[in-house]
Amino acid sequence: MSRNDLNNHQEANSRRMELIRAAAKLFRDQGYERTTVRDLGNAVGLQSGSLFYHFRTKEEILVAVMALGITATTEQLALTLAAANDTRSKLAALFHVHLHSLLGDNQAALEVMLYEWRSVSDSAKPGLIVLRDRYEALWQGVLDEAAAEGLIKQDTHLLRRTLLGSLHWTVQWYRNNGELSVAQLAELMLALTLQTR
Amino acid sequence: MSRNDLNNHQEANSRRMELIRAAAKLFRDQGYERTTVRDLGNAVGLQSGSLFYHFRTKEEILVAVMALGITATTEQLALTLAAANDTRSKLAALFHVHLHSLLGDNQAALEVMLYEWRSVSDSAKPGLIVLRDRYEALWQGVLDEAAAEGLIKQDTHLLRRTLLGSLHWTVQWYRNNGELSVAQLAELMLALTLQTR
DNA sequence: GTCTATAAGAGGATAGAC
DNA sequence: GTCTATCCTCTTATAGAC
Repeated sequence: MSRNDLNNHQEANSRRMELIRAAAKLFRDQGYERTTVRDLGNAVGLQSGSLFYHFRTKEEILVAVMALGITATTEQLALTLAAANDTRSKLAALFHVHLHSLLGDNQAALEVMLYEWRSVSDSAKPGLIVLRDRYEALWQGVLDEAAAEGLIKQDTHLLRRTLLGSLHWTVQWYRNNGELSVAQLAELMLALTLQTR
Repeated sequence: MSRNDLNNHQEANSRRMELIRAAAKLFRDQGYERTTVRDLGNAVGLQSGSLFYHFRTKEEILVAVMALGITATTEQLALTLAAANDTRSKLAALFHVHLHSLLGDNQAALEVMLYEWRSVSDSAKPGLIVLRDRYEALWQGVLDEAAAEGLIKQDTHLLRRTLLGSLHWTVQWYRNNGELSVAQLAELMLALTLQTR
């Protein structure tokens, strides 16, 4: 039986997951359109035709990469928030989890979600939007809580959008060369937000 | 003679410029890789082969679009800054010019510069980076001036990057549907930055 | 300057053997 | 599950006529 069906459980299904992870890196580095199914096959030691046993189309791989990127980040954020004792810690969690997911050495998938959106077919968008909204709802909840406590004083909707924009953009300039760790960057960006609010 | 040479003057060279503007819209809407030379020809009423009288390669069109996007914005910012009387006005100019260029109905080119970077060949990157640095230097100058006057209190380098990230990201969510004008958005985002700094 | 025609290749995807 | 072989389409770019 083909493994093309949606699978919501942890799919450690090694072959399929291995492919998704390899695709995430290739899509991030070269872009989705410039990555061929032959590239994808090479990356996991398969002939290009064999990919289509695991995925019906190339686009299905893209969608799987994006879904992994956003759900893994959401799960990590939910866990970290659950462990936070106060609102200040929750705010910090927003920055730390997002930047670690985006800039950490094991992801790439979230970056694909951010920068390859145009290559997603209209039929696949709704499912991904649900996942994205779930993530942003976690953000919104913490920001609203912080506003209620007076930690921040702005329109939390606009603030959420500007903050996420700032964080997303880090992939364009941040280089992990030892000068500034991801954790340090998260603290700096948090301070920029909290300062005086 | 072919018009393939670099041209730094105002090139109202109608045909070539018409093509660049049409390409900007197509690249923004569909992405560079998904836009074919036939699409480009259609958009200006030419057969695909005829494009190659004006540009040597498809990529040359992409580079021209990007160069237009960043230089037009830089020129506009320089003009607006020159007309500003105080630092507060210059800060406002940063936000207004950037958002009008990015979200205004006549550009698209700047957005291509931000989101199609991966499709630029290594040989074409340096020239574009020079243009981008020129733009960011204008930003840096104003932010440093504002810091010197105490209007802002943060590390201006990090601030520049977070602000530009926030502004770039607006293309992902802003819709000009009458609720919020571009000018109003610029003021809101400026207020978010100045608040208490 | 633009057209028609086409070269030359790369792309995603399928079929059937193993 | 993966391979080999291949189909068929679409792509950028060129050549030469007008």
